[in-house]
Amino acid sequence: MERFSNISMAVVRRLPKYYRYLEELLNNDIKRVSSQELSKITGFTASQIRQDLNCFGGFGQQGYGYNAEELHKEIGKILGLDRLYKTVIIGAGNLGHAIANYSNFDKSGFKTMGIFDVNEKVIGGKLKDIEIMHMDKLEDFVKDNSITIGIICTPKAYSQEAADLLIKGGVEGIWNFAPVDLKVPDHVIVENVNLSESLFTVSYLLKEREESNNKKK
Amino acid sequence: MERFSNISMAVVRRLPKYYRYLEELLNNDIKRVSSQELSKITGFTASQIRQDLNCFGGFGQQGYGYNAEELHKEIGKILGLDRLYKTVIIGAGNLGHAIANYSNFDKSGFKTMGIFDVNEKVIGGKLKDIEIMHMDKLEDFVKDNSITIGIICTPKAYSQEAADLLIKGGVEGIWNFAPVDLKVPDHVIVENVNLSESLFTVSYLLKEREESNNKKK
DNA sequence: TAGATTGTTAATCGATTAACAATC
DNA sequence: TAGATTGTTAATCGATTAACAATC
Repeated sequence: MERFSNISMAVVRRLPKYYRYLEELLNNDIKRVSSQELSKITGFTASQIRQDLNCFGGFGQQGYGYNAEELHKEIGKILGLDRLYKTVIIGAGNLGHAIANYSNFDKSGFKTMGIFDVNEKVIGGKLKDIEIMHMDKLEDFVKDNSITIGIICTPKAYSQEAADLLIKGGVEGIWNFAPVDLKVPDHVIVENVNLSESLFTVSYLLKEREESNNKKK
Repeated sequence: MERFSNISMAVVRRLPKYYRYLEELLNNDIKRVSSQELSKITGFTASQIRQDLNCFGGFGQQGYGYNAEELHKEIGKILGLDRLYKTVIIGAGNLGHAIANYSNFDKSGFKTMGIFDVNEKVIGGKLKDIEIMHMDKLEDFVKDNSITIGIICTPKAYSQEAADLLIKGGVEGIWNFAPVDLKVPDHVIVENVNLSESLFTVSYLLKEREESNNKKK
């Protein structure tokens, strides 16, 4: 995946966190926040927070701090959350269901337009008013409905095929839950969520902790 | 979360990837692999791969490379995959179902012993031979069955409560899918999977790409 | 004006890459 | 032995932290 700016991914991955913390502040009717206060909440250093934000512009005011509402809105814009993204889900299993039912994505502008599977038993059914179609129809559906993001929730074996169809249909981004490194052209954005890798980190840390405890004895 | 060794998290998060790539090599009957070949497959530099592996010991042989099977096994041990982990899932919604049904975790030594919810409609039912119980019983169940990992698949609002019960019951690690920073004692390991943060990265990158394209015109 | 806090430059720290001697 | 490739040290690069002048 090619990158198009010199903002580091480390910064990019902190942006959704800032966004979430600011939302929380707004929910608690807090209007104003300094980098120092944000530091306490987020665990990042105040210095880092100011550096991060200044990658995108000077959103604060000396002597005052940041206006929580304004900063929240600005970060939303930076994250591209001021737009609508049409998505399709491939794989109508439990994970596909979970994603389709997660209403927070809708709220943030991600709209599921279709769900695809190869299992004849589920095809023709509906999931939250969204039709489940055969994977044969994926490419045309993506084309006809200007889908921008494909969400791959298939088993490993179908994931590359799904990606190929999505790309032929013209999606710009893929959110991939299959434990596979998809082969995609340079201009297509892929974000992987690899649950095994995440779980294995837990077992690693448990083992590390245990070993360290043993040494102390 | 306290750390117990000086291995950096950057290294730790690459280990599951090495493990997965080696598995693939083994499936293709490849017995031997050099850091250079691994570099081609993984996208990491050969130098980085050798550095990473040497954090844990010298698994290779000069002039030969690494024995794929042995290295796979060793990394498995490092990740703590040579053990059995008893887990519980809290939240029997779609995501809980997806996790419970994901057979790969079983294969890696993670065994779901119980599922918990507050919805009377699902309590008493079974999911893949695993009983769905009321969250009231969570703490005792964790204690009585020596559960080591709790998997939180509840809505945001229940996640801290679930974490508290798990910790009172004595779990050592929490795999958290709720978009919340759980408050836990220092010795408890928490691994967050925040789907919104992941999805927002996609929209960020789409927007970044578009802006860069606009500039070129 | 005085106090507070940003925006930004400089210093530090840590992670990645390069290089090469050791050795199979 | 000659060739290949590791293990490991040194050099580089990038990200984080510290410091402080600018300014509200």
